[in-house]
Amino acid sequence: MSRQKDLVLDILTGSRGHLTAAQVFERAKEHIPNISLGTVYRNLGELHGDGMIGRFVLSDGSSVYDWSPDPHGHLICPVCGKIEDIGDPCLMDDLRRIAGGSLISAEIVAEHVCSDCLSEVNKA
Amino acid sequence: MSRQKDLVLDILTGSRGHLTAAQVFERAKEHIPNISLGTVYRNLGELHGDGMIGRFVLSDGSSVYDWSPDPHGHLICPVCGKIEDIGDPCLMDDLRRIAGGSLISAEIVAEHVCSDCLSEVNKA
DNA sequence: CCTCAAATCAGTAATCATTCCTAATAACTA
DNA sequence: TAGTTATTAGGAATGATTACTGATTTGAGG
Repeated sequence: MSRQKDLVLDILTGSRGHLTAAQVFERAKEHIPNISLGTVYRNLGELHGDGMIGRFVLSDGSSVYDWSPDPHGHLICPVCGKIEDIGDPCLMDDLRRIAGGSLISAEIVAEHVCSDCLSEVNKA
Repeated sequence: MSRQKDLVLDILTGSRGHLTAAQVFERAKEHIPNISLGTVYRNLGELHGDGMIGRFVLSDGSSVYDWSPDPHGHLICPVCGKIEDIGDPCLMDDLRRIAGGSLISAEIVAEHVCSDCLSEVNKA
């Protein structure tokens, strides 16, 4: 595990975050100023391939890397962009049942206005 | 509704298919040889915005357009590429319940080896 | 400590899906 | 029919991601 790969992993797991490659790149530059975006992509891809981090795709086609490799759904607020995990396991359980038990990957991504943004609207 | 937009819609609904923009473009050229890819994209986007067709994103980031606008999950076979609809409504019902009833969009995409490809493997 | 081979890197060029732009065409309205 | 508006074809631009290349780092064996 190189210094760069270790840093990329730390940025994700240390923040328990959901970050795009560009966001990981920005934070990584604070520690290794001349790290390259290609290195961030390669290491994120390897970490995901090794099952150490999660990954899902937004409706605009860009990827988000997830500190947790355990499959779970995500709720995204289109107003503020916040990403919340879906802790309830019933979705993944049902998906496994429907697929016949042999899931290779599973992505559940839903948009809904989060409670914070909803109360902002109701104030007005 | 222009001739081009009507054709794009017919290609999707007539085949009850799950097609990428490039696949729609290929089929569209059989009827309007000089139709442009940009036109296909624009009309697919408008049809989706108007709620006439569905749309979801593959793990490689490319979009698939769905003849059915009703939200439902999809199972994709990584061997043959076949895309199957998930008819069981419990996934979407649970998702709505978890999100608090106000879903703006929902994508459920899972990979699993389909029964056809599985029996191919078992033969060998 | 030194050497060499393998892994990894930084930087950049290339790719690919998608969007944007513009001048031309088609469709509608009065 | 004339004028106005919507839509098109074609190509250029964009943005995320991947591929390539020569340089740098690393780590095992001597």
